[in-house]
Amino acid sequence: MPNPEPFDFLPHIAYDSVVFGFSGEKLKILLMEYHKTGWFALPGGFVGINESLDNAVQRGLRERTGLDEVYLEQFYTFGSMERFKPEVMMKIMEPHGFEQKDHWLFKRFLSIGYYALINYEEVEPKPDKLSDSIGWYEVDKLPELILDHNFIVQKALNHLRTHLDQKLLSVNLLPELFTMKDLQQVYEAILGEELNRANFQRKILSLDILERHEKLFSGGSHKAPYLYSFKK
Amino acid sequence: MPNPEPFDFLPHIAYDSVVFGFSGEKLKILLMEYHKTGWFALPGGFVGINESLDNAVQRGLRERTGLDEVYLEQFYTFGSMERFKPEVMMKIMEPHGFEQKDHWLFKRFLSIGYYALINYEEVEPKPDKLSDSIGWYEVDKLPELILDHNFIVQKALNHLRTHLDQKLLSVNLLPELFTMKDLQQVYEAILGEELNRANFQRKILSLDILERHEKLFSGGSHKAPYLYSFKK
DNA sequence: GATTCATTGTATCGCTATGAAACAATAGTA
DNA sequence: TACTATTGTTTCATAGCGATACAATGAATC
Repeated sequence: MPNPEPFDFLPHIAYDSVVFGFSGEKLKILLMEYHKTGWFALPGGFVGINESLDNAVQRGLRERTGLDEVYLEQFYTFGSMERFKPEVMMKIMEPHGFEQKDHWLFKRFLSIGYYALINYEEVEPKPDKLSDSIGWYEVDKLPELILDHNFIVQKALNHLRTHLDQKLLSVNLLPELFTMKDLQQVYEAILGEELNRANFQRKILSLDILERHEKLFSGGSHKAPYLYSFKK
Repeated sequence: MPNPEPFDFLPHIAYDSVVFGFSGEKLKILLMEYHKTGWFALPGGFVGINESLDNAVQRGLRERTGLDEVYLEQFYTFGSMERFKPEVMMKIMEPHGFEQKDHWLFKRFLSIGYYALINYEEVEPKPDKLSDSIGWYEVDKLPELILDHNFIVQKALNHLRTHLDQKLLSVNLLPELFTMKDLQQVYEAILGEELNRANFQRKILSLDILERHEKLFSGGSHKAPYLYSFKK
């Protein structure tokens, strides 16, 4: 494979995206694996020379998940020298025929970190040209990632946790209709702690952001919960 | 003046710093003025090719204020296409003999925003090579700035306000010893609103972060306030 | 030295928010 | 019909916070 149009992208600039998904119980993120090396990495990409930064991240996400207009938030830009490890990139690119040691991909990069919140069930992730597989991994059981990607995930989680109340982002992690228990589980998965059921319900309802719909009869031998949706 | 070693810096990458200072009453920021154009801009700079991002900003700040180890926080990276206005940069550089239209300075840039909190009295700002003067301007009476710099300031202020309680940054805006009233004025200037004196004192003291020292006899005909410092 | 004044330190009152627990309702099962 | 698991709501005690009042105190004034 020849060089992928090197001068179509801004040199030295990359983004890494931490894609959070919720599986009903656990909070997970998308990771790509390079089989030849056994290495894991965050899905990332580059910024077109005439493309806005936000747009580049949206595009990369659309290509990998098929999802459009997902909730995206920039949280930090990583620019230390420790993250410059050309041998790692060279090892990854080796099977794809990148031999030149001075290739633009092996230069130093700043990386802008974004995170996304998406509905686990609506997504069929697809590996990109360089990675051999892509999949969901629980945030508290992540494998070792290349470069500073473990650190990036931690920073994303931190940002998400400290801004959770302000944004009520959970919108994107759940289907259109959900129960109060579903919503509480999202909060618990993100915050990493258990919440009191009664107080959670009181708090959320007092915010006046939910619409209550018909009940959900699950077949279980107990009171049926209401279904909710977010007000628009 | 010839090109300032173009390849010593990462292309397409800049930083802009919002330097907050407190004058005893008002919150101010540092602005640079290009006399030939009458334009104002945030002090910014570029990242050395072998230099960490944080280091580049520290360096720029040291060169302009003489201060070292100030509180610095990264708050956002600006990457829209609207901020790409080569004619503005060309106009600024014109008096310094940059004629080539394809010069690296006139390309598109991403800019990483940082803010700093410094003690107004310990600083003697100095203009850099390109700007003709540098000075303090009240945040609520800023002139029009080039590009998206007014927006950058707003975003910095927002970040500072929403994280003020977590960080207790005020440490850097005040001298070693200060009164409770001094501290309250810093908070009021940053938040842009008046605070209740009694409640502010109760809240701050309950945080257990201050050390109380001897009283300050100012000569005024009233009860003398205690002096405080931040615990270390 | 008593009086006055401006400012500071602290206490009080009422309301709201919140954590913990109890109580009530209900869909299915035995 | 009784029982069970889960959900919706209420209650109670406490913490936090805004608003206000009160007490203490340097210095100036008479």
